[in-house]
Amino acid sequence: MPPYDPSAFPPFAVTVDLVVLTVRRHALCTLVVRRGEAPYQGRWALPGGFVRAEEDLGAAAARELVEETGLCAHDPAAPPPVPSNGAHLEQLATYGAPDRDPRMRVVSVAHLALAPDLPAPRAGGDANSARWAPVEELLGEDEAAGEGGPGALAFDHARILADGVERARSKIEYSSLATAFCPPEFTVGELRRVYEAVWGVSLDPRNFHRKVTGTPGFLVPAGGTTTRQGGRPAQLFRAGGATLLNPPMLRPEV
Amino acid sequence: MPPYDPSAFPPFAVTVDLVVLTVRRHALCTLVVRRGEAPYQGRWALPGGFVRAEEDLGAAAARELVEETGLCAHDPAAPPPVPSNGAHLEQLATYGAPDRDPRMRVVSVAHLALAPDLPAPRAGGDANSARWAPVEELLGEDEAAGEGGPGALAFDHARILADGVERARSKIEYSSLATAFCPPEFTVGELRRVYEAVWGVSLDPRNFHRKVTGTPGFLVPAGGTTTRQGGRPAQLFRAGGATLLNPPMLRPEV
DNA sequence: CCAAAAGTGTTACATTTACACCCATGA
DNA sequence: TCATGGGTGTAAATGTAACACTTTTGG
Repeated sequence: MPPYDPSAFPPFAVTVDLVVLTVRRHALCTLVVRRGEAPYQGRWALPGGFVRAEEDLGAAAARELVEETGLCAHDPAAPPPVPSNGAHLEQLATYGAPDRDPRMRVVSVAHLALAPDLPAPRAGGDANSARWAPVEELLGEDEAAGEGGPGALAFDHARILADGVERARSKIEYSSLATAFCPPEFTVGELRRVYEAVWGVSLDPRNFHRKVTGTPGFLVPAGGTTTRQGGRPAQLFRAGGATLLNPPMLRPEV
Repeated sequence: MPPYDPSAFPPFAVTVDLVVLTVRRHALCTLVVRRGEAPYQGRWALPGGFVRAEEDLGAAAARELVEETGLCAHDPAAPPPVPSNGAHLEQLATYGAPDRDPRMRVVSVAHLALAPDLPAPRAGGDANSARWAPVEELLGEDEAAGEGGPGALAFDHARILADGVERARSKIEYSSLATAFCPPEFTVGELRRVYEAVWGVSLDPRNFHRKVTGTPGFLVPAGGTTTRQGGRPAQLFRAGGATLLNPPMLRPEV
């Protein structure tokens, strides 16, 4: 171990980048902003920014989230029965390859946010500089999304996004996080459509209903019903206190 | 988003800290080193050090692992059928509270390493400055292990260790990572004792045997047998190519 | 022979899956 | 009335938990 000499450490810049996921029109989407300057000028990138000198990492991520979306971060350590009008926010991973930013050595602590479907994004009031993009469009194996294609994300953001999507896909299996994609009150069918969009599969509505209503603490009845999806009125639920699902939801085989 | 001005970013030091776990004498243990200087002089801490100016985060963690234990890191992206005479190494999480180091702003990218039982640790040749400590002793709810007790770890390392242990406990459920705690060839009973030590439970040897040998790709027969655990000779196995277990191993209820 | 650990068989029980069927609304 | 989504019942297949029982070594 090298001697711990505070005056001789290599200097780094530390940023937070955000993978903000939501479900829009049956598709998993993420928030991207257009870069106004070099490098990667004009390309789409994940929102993010510098961590301030006296700011905690999670606080920096929450601040960026408010600035980009107006969403309040919902502290995972907060009392469970909060109706959560904010988003779920958690640390994802840290990316620090020496050449990931050509200007200087930048270490980015990526965070993952899960939010219900929102009104149009507002990036400092500029409508054309931020959008919800389907992740399939950004990560698909096709033409523009690949490493250097014109539709590709800036920096190593495609990798960060892929890691965030994979994290969301696996966490909704064994936790109640899928409710973070829903409004405060939602139906079983709406929750099922979240699973279907995030996993890219279709699930049997009957078995899904039995499973989620039978898992203790997952859902609590909100009292009313709605017909906003058409058909027979559906009961409204809120997220219950449980965070870990046992048994887990099972993602269908390949 | 603040303007991206490379000349005006707050300066950070970036370090890597290691949670190195192994199973020794039926107990989950972690490598700790004694601090020679202030702050926390004389206290035990997780091994770690600065990331160098042109070094990737994973490379820094692998370098520290070699320096502290002599273990080679086994790249998770390497070809699967490698007999793995090294350790498993993965990024754990990043810790950057503004006051976590009183001397300056330090962001630490913690990594988790899983290793088979090793000979005695060698910290730069000094025998008294590094040891394998049972995690229960470092994290137990009892006297010395608490926040400021004399046996407590330096900095926020107790939290980092707790996060690493929790990660290991959950990952062996649905992945074949438990084999990273075993030597290249091992018996089903030895693997079971790994699960028992990491989870702190006891498992039915008969059902465990059926389960692991029946999960495709988890174990492949190595050809020989051994009686090193006493009793009837047991078949030797190597880790198979599978990394995700389906169905997962089930951790017994509370 | 005995203790210890490895391994197989069997049964009761729980969970998952697939699908038949009925319910309550809006158009 | 019909289409649409919501919700319940049921039986086959699959997986788990508990434990009786046999095998093969060392002492």
